[in-house]
Amino acid sequence: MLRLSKKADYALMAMKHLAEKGGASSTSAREIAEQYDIPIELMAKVLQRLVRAGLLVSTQGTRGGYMLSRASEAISLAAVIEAIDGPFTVTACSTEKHDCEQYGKCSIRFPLWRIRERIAAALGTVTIAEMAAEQVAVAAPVAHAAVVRR
Amino acid sequence: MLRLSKKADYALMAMKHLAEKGGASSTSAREIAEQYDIPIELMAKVLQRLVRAGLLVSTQGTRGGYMLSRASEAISLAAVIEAIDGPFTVTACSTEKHDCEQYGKCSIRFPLWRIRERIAAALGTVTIAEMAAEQVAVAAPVAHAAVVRR
DNA sequence: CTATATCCGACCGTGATTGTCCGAGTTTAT
DNA sequence: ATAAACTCGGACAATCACGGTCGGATATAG
Repeated sequence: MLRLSKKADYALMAMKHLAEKGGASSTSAREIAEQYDIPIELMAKVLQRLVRAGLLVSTQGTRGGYMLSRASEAISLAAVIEAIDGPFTVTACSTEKHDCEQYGKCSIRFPLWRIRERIAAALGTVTIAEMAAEQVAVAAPVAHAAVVRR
Repeated sequence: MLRLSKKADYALMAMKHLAEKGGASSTSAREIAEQYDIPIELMAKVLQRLVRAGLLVSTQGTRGGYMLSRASEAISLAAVIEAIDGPFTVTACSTEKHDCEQYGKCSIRFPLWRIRERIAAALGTVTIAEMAAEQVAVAAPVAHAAVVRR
């Protein structure tokens, strides 16, 4: 539960890949797909959505491909995930849309909206650039906490 | 995306309800179900899982029902959600299980595990008691942030 | 002009999620 | 003792989102 979709995974991998290459050279969908064993056609679909969301720019034709539209420091994980899966809502009823059977009776909206904000903040602060840099910091002391349990 | 299941919603509603009643009186599944327009049988099933997870205790027979097993201050949202949906993993590959096709090639594990910890922390700190108390604090200044967009 | 690339929409199979049904065991009240 | 009200547990059907596939249109390089 609370797992993000595979498309979102693929999107993050692609973004990180493009961030590492950087520069002005565009990368084809095939190249990325092959590198991570992702179905080409699906990878393309994901990339297209990222273009539509304004996170990537694409050039058509031979030697075409995809490039980051802006610096990787200016792209948050939240932006990528929302581009693929749509705005993430913890509850069926969001702040604006309340298409839920028991909206009237429901008593847990407000507490849940609060924790939604916290999750949004967690995803909104981390950038693609940080994610790309992390590779080196694999052995970083993360303090696994005791939250895991089971 | 990242939405929690309806069963988890129902579980939280029930827990909050029981927390508000408090005391030593047990409440039947029917009573809770009717109050929030939840299918009785489904509500019962959810409550059973909460019993098995040790969050509730049940008494059988006429006048039977469910009660919190411990103080509502000692029950986190994370405990309830995990009891219903199982341990939440943001990625397909968790710390222990890595049953993912592209585990070797994957480059985004560690960054995502980090944010998983943050989400776990957010859910682990909030208790049922706080959620029940929140009702009063509806108009609290939550600072909606600009994360919503779209 | 031809080959190669992105682009875009439509389509389908599968698995998880939701919800329903039924039977069995238990306790209380009449 | 009998009936009623409740918990327990599994099995089952319907729905739906998700992952993945296919075909065609379009644009670019050589």
